[in-house]
Amino acid sequence: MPLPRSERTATTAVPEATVARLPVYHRALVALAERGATTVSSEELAAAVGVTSAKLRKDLSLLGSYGTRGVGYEVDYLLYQISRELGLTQDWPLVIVGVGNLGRALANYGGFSSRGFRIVGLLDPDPEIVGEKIGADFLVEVRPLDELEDVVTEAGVLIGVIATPAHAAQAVCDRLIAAGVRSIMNFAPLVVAVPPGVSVRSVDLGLELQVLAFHEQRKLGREEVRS
Amino acid sequence: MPLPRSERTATTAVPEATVARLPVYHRALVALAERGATTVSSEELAAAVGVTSAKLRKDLSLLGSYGTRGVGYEVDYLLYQISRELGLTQDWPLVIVGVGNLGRALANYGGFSSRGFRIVGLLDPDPEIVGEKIGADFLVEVRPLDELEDVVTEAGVLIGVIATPAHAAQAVCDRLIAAGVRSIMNFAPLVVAVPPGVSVRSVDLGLELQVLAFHEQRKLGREEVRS
DNA sequence: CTGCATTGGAGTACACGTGCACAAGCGCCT
DNA sequence: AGGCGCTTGTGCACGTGTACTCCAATGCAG
Ligand SMILES: NC(=O)c1ccc[n+]([C@@H]2O[C@H](COP(=O)([O-])OP(=O)(O)OC[C@H]3O[C@@H](n4cnc5c(N)ncnc54)[C@H](O)[C@@H]3O)[C@@H](O)[C@H]2O)c1
Ligand SMILES: NC(=O)c1ccc[n+]([C@@H]2O[C@H](COP(=O)([O-])OP(=O)(O)OC[C@H]3O[C@@H](n4cnc5c(N)ncnc54)[C@H](O)[C@@H]3O)[C@@H](O)[C@H]2O)c1
Repeated sequence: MPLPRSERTATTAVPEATVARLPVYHRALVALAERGATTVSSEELAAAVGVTSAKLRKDLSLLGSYGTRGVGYEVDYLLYQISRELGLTQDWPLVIVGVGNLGRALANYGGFSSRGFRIVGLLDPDPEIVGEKIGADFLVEVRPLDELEDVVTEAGVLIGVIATPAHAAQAVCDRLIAAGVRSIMNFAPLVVAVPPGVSVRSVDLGLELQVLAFHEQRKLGREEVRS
Repeated sequence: MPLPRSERTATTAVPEATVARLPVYHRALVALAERGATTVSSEELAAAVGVTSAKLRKDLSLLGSYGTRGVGYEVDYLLYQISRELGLTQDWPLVIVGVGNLGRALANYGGFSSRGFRIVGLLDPDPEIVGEKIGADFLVEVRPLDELEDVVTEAGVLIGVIATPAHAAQAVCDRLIAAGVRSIMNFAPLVVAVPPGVSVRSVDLGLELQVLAFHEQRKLGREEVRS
């Protein structure tokens, strides 16, 4: 006899596209809850996040049947289920390697702790920076790069953030993984190679701008033709 | 008689998925050029960026026939063609609204100018910040938020970056568009609504972490089952 | 100049993700 | 108690994007 769906995390594979949208639903639901809403229809929620209601319902149905036909979804309950599915009900310790412009901005950002992420380590090789205390909720001291392995092992860190210059990124990545990290968030503008089983998400702000520039150029081209 | 393909930007629609990969190819080619390579085969380049060679070739063939059979692609030439397609051969002025942790990091980042992006405006309502001079290549003075429309119009800005708190993002977005901006890069954790014809790319760092946490939780779940 | 090995480009089959439309189910009102 | 309207959940068809296969074009060696 299978467990009721509400009592387990979905074992069926959730499409990557859906996974990417779940945090967006989460955000919108938090906003709704703060506004005091108790229930929400798929139509409303879909409009808030900019997707079609059919897609939203299909996404949610992959996690389980958490809605009530004729009524909609109970905000608190759905919020909890998505949080659980995303692993937001537990605490994720993370380290940031490279405390320059970007690493500093991340460390100062207060929005991570509310979603269950806790910065337990800041690493940088620059002696000028080491020893500095940075943080939004609570201060974390910047430690020398040599202590990377210690920090990761001690706190059981599974998620690492790379905010170093590009030339150092692969080496840092290798060390993180060797120390036990299994998910990498990479800001350096290059493709880091990782062994199977390790997840990587690269965020390249320059790349995003280039995509925008491409579309902008297309718009300009179209206008030229039309005139 | 149609123009030879090499003399025009591709008029056939380029798939969004391909557009997203072009900057990655661009990056890899720059690295290859710096290393002194003159030609590169589809196999090599594909390995460098982590895609299959077939996909790479199909992507490139959408832009034109820039390769030589039996040899590969000439690095400089291909680089130029991709740059042209992406609109990197021209200069894109951009404004950043909100000079906090993140806006400051972006303004201090030197990697944009080399790809044709030039920061011409930094806007912030905080009088403490206004007047400050920030920049990597050349300094830009932070101006009061009221002058947003002036800056955009004067410099003919088409791309705007939103790095304000979430509650201010939509208002800022509306003002940018009203002033003439047609592409938005948004860092605030919400979905901004824009009229048709305006492109938006949202980068939510918290969202990326949540996706990683999801996969991490999945891995943990699998291990539990196995033990 | 010829033959051969190499490599891009086009064509084809497949998988994934999306949108549509409808049946199933719940609550409310009579 | 029963029917009615509302919203969910889902099967199905479509389109887009991806992986694979084949072939001809091309450079190079002899
Ligand atoms: N700042 C931005 O807005 C921005 C935008 C796009 C991409 N990036 C990328 O993010 C990364 C960081 O950018 P940044 O502006 O913070 O750079 P930064 O130069 O300000 O900071 C880099 C930090 O890494 C440290 N570092 C140097 N060598 C290291 C090594 N071998 N191991 C570990 N740490 C080392 C430095 O001491 C420094 O503190 C870069 O790869 C950059 O390309 C940044
Ligand atoms: N810093 C990060 O690492 C990080 C990570 C993820 C998301 N974000 C998001 O990026 C945005 C900026 O983050 P931050 O850390 O730089 O915040 P911040 O508070 O440091 O900076 C925000 C800046 O916006 C300015 N501002 C306030 N109200 C404004 C208004 N009405 N119009 C224009 N400007 C206004 C403030 O004066 C301040 O300088 C936020 O939405 C945040 O959620 C930041």
